[in-house]
Amino acid sequence: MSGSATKKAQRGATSYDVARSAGVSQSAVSRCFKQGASVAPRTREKILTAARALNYYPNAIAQGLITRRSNLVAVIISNLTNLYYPEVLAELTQRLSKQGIRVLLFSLAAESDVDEVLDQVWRYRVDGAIVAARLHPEQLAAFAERGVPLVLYNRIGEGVPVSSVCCDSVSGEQALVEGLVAANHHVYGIIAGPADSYVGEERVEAAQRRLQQLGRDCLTVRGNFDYDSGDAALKELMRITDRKLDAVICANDLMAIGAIDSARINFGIQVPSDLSVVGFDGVGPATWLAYQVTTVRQPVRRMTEAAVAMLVERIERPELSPEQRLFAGEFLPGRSARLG
Amino acid sequence: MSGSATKKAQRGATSYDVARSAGVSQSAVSRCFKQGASVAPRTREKILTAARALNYYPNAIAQGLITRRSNLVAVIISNLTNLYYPEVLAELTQRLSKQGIRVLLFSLAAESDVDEVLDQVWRYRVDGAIVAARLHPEQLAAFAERGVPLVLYNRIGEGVPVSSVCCDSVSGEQALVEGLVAANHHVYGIIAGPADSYVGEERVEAAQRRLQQLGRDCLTVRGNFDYDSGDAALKELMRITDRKLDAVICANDLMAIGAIDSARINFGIQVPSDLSVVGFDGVGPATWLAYQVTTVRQPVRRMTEAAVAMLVERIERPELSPEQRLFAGEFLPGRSARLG
DNA sequence: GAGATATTTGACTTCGAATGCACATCTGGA
DNA sequence: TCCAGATGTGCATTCGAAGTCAAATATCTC
Repeated sequence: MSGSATKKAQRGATSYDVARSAGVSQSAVSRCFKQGASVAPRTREKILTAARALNYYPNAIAQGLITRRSNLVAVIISNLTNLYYPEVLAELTQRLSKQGIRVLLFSLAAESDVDEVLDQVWRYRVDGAIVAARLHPEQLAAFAERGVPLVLYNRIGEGVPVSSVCCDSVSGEQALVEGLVAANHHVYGIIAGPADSYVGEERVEAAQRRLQQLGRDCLTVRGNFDYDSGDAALKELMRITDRKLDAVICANDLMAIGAIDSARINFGIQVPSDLSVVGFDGVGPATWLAYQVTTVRQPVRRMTEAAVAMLVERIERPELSPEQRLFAGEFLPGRSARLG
Repeated sequence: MSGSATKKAQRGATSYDVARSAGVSQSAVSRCFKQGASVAPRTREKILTAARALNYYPNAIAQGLITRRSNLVAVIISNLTNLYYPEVLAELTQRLSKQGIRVLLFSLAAESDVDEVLDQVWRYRVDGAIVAARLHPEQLAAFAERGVPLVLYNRIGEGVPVSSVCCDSVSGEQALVEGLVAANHHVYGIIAGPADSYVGEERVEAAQRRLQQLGRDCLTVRGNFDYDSGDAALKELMRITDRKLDAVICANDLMAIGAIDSARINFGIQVPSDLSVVGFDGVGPATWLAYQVTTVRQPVRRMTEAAVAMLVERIERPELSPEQRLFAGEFLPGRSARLG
């Protein structure tokens, strides 16, 4: 192998290199790598051989420049450490990959970083974006202005029409609440998520509303979706109620698990015989033997599939109007609650 | 806003648009956005005003083409659902982001997909890669051939010199084993990871060696790093041993948790009084009240920091030779094992 | 075998920003 | 006032592949 050939390999052979080596024009090489273009079989063979010899891979950056299609999609996720998102991310990445799309990942340390992230999103001329983070109306509008298709995951555009995929909090919480009420629980506690979480608020409001409709009232304390805050919130509930706490409805599974551990270990309370605890999401640990949380599992596969399909559709046909899709969760009876 | 201005905004204003609007040349616009280039303050002001008005963001794709720097780094992770990686991924993304580098994420459904992923990696002309997945020697060699800097995370280049960042399995397992032996445990079980995991094998071999040095022998069964396999492996250990199992050493925390639950719930065994269980990693659930796993925590922050630093250094100075960095983990006594 | 299609092929331009070079403008000193 | 040196600016080219168009070749029909 000559020194110059090595250099070519190092910096990446170009279509010109392949063309020269195969004795054809650059256009021919380009066509050869484009599906459905007209190239004679003999020519194609020559070119492919030369390409293989030179270790040629079309430069996606150059392709993106000329075609105005980067085949990149931005995926923006606020807190990856939320047990629930890794699964979503893995599914999204693999599904997008099957569509020939690459993922440009942005993970936010703080919600305030969104603007810096968007700056980069615009620079890379992504074909679209899937966002599981809170966006202001102006930020949502920026996507529309630039014609960048957008699908929100588990949140909706507040005031602005935006495509989104969500799990139905209302029907999910209804099922949970009805199960608890039917089993004749009396004193209800609710552990909410952080105030800036869309699904958190939606779930809690749905639970509160249903409890009220059924004539039960409840105490609500706030957590932040993590294990420790579930523990802390349960302690708080125990402190502020003078009656015997019967049932605790948590805005997600991780807090439910924290509350279960707290009840058992800090207070010596039996779950579910003395206290029922329910969650939401259906994350992995919810099914662990020690917990078997009564919860509603989000249909992650169907939701990610829908998100990708909606996005791809809108990349192909930008004129399509926004669409909101709501998926019912699957009620998992578990063993962390007495049910009616 | 005129129709044509809207269109410009839609497809993205170019440096020419800004130049025309500010009454300067395209070169001036380019310089204005380049750190440390010579532009008169008055001119800069004019240009920035025009840029803001047109909503101009430099096209990173075009920049990448001409500068031969995409500012993209490929991050390849085999199984994102392994509780341990989300934290790593979040840290990596944020650290790279601070260096002005974007993450092109690849998550593998199956190890066999590596070649397809690499194909895409070459096409996007990434500046470097961080890999937490098994690569064959030829695949490692491909990075070197192309001059793409590479840092392996928690694995090393088998036979090929490659930069890597790892957590010291040997010292970690030694600490765990010594603690168990000092507390006078007699019958040791080991729950290994899948055979194709580098850290899994390393940890198990380290534990076995230390046990042998201290004159204890042990039974080994294999799991696959997840909760259920920890449960299954414990059952298997109980089945194949006729003596009373004393201590179980697991190749990661998740299996340790599965084993703990299995012991308590399936066999009614007290942990740690009747059985000691230790893990490795220091994932979130390991510190939950119900488990408090005795384990070795990987210094994720320092490891990701090192991985990013090593990669960035090699992007700047490609001639730097590979370097392996090994970080000691932090021993966490926990409460899932009796220790001496 | 002539003429008429159908298929291949290559020259050239384009995408948007960076940069070497030459020229223009400004600064200060004599 | 004039010139050296510093500073700022524009022209033209470049990166690598895609696509238009017209020329060249192949295929078919009678």
